[in-house]
Amino acid sequence: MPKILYAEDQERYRKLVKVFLETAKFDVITVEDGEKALEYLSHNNDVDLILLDIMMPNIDGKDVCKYLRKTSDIPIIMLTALADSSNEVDGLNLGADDYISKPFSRDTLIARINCVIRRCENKRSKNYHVNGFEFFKNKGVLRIEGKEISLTPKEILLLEFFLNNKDCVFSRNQILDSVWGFDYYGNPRTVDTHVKSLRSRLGEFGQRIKTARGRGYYYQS
Amino acid sequence: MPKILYAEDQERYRKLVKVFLETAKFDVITVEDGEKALEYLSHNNDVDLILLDIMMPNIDGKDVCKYLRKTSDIPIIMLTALADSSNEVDGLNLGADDYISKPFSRDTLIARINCVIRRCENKRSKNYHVNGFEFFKNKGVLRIEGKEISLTPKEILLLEFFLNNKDCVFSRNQILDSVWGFDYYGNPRTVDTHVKSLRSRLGEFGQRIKTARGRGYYYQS
DNA sequence: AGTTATTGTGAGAACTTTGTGATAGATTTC
DNA sequence: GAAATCTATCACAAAGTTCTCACAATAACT
Repeated sequence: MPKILYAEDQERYRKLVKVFLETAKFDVITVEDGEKALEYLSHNNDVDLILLDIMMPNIDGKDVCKYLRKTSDIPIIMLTALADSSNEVDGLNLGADDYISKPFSRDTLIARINCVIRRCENKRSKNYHVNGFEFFKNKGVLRIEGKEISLTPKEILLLEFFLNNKDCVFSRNQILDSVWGFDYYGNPRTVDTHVKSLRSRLGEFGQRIKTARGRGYYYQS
Repeated sequence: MPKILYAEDQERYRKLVKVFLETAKFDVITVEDGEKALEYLSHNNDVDLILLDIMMPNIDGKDVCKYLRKTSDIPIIMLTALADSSNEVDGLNLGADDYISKPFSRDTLIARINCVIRRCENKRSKNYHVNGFEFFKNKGVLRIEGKEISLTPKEILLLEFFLNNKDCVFSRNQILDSVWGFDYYGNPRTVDTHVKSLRSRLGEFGQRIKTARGRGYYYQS
């Protein structure tokens, strides 16, 4: 029975949603703010999904999400009142897996929870065994000839991008869009720097990241 | 000017988005449901991207997407209201290239459209299997007898030009117009130099690029 | 064969693009 | 809140590309 942690300050919602979810065969723990949610999680490692209201006293949903994402890729769904739906993009950029606006129906809620759980099963612990080395995406660690090398966050994203798009040339701007986000407007040459550091982390495999002069970079499989 | 087909039943959105996109130098055709979208596409082959609202009368966005994907890889972006219980993953599993939830900002929309268009250009770029060799256009690489030879940007363009126009003689100026661009005013003999280097890259296949004395060059298939 | 027009070719200057180390500012960690 | 780490940008070095020119080679024509 999947276990869901639900953080919500309004008692009415807490009770209602708990019933909704229990009828759908979920195990539900409710807490009334973000602080309590984090406290619960620090002692318990068996939660399958977190439902986070955005507006809460003490620590709000956004901060909980941001904080959790530093160390975990546990599925998170954010809940918000329609009035602050302008925050949607923010919420997703925080790393939430889905976003539901209040009020929602029982069926919507359950369908989306199931969907996120299914999706995250695949996403979690996605590791790469490439020709000569291993890349543990979640840990952000490379294993090359038995040695473990840890990568910085940007290096992780960039390597993942290359490995998901092998043999395909991408311009610096395309890479910025995909890795940094489409709303990032920085110097395209920043990509060069990160390619450089990634190459050096990869050691002899650094050569796999090819330069397509005048057009961009690609990973050669 | 890229052409976008926008299917949306709500008139308010139709008008607003049309204006958004036109200010960003897109050519926009709006239709009010999925059926009309398919009808339009059956007569027109010049659409660069399709924006599909999910909820529409007659044929909805999901079905349009599913139907189009059987025969085409034209870029598709799905739009949905947050309240829709239908969700992101379903949309993407249908084969859509991106997914934007309403309400969205003008900048978000345009950034993501540009991103999808660029990404798809890359995906759709073709490779060439010519009689004796292979040309991977996106990587700018030739494979001849198992050896990979990389080309310079101009060589890539020139070879692509020849392969797209086999057995057809072009003067130096026509080649300059097509490969270098209409606004390039340089010495036509520059073409000779590039033909020379392309021939040498092609090795034994260099002979396929023929000189039509007094008239120009052509690729013999 | 001699003359002329056209193309092939090698060298190199001018230019463009990429690699790299330093550095300052952000961010995270302790 | 200090220290460590990470990120973005810059400036300059290094590498690669493009274009032009001069001359050699070739073809066409008389």
